[in-house]
Amino acid sequence: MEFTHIFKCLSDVQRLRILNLLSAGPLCVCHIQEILGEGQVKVSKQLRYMKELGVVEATREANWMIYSLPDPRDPLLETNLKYLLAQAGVEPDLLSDLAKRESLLLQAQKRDGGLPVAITCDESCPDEDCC
Amino acid sequence: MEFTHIFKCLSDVQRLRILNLLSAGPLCVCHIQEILGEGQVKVSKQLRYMKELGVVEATREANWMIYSLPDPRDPLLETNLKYLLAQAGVEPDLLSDLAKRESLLLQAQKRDGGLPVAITCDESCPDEDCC
DNA sequence: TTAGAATATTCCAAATTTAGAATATTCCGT
DNA sequence: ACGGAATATTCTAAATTTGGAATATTCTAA
Repeated sequence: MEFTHIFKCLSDVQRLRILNLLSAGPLCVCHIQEILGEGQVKVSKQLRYMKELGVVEATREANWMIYSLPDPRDPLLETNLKYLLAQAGVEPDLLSDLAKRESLLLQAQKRDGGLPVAITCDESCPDEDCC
Repeated sequence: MEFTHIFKCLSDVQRLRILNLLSAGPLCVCHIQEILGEGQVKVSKQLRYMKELGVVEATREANWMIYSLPDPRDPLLETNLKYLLAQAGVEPDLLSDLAKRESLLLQAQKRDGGLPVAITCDESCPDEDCC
């Protein structure tokens, strides 16, 4: 993955927020939409942009497209995401986005366990008791 | 300075090479031109772009425009520049650019001491015996 | 005040990015 | 096969970025 591609993705607040979410674990498009409060096309296109640059990847799970960060994580991307998240106030949405993500996943699992496993918590989730 | 501005500057190899040079000390446009091997307009425009984003600044010194990184350095920018420079092969030009910079400055000072002080070595230069 | 050096700007065209509306695709359940 | 849910794509238009050629500006030295 080209380092310029990583910087291009990070240079837009919407994309940064998406990457911040994905760094906590895979997510489907509709959840990203709901957390960001943006429309379907807009989110889908940002994901496509980042996918073409190789910064995110996607797999299909029934009706859902599950987006995630490639494994292993690129250290350049990971370092920047951690830095920005740690800086309170740099991008205020990053923290609340993660909170919304957890409540969404919890709520989805309580409502019906039938959601694709990939979007529930997995080993990449830093929060042990998230799910 | 917006963090998105920093990422926009870093997302282009030409701009990254310029920032890498400036992180070693201030430089005038003609030296940047010569090191990068690019034309005047192109370099001037990239500098203007970065100046408008607040990532670099400029002062006039006689006929020369001296570009530099604002002091204090933004940690986000500095960290990324150091990381990329340390990764051999990520952007092969970064190291040789710095070498060219030093030989240019040495050569300029030997030829005539009349060059603007700002583009000779100053306290921001990491190399003690550069000038 | 004039010539020349260093740099910036303007004019113009191509390429990229961004986004909404409408439409299409893919997959599931029935 | 059909309808609906989740997502992608196409069409279209605006905004941004990029770069070259020509020109303008700013300063110095004589």
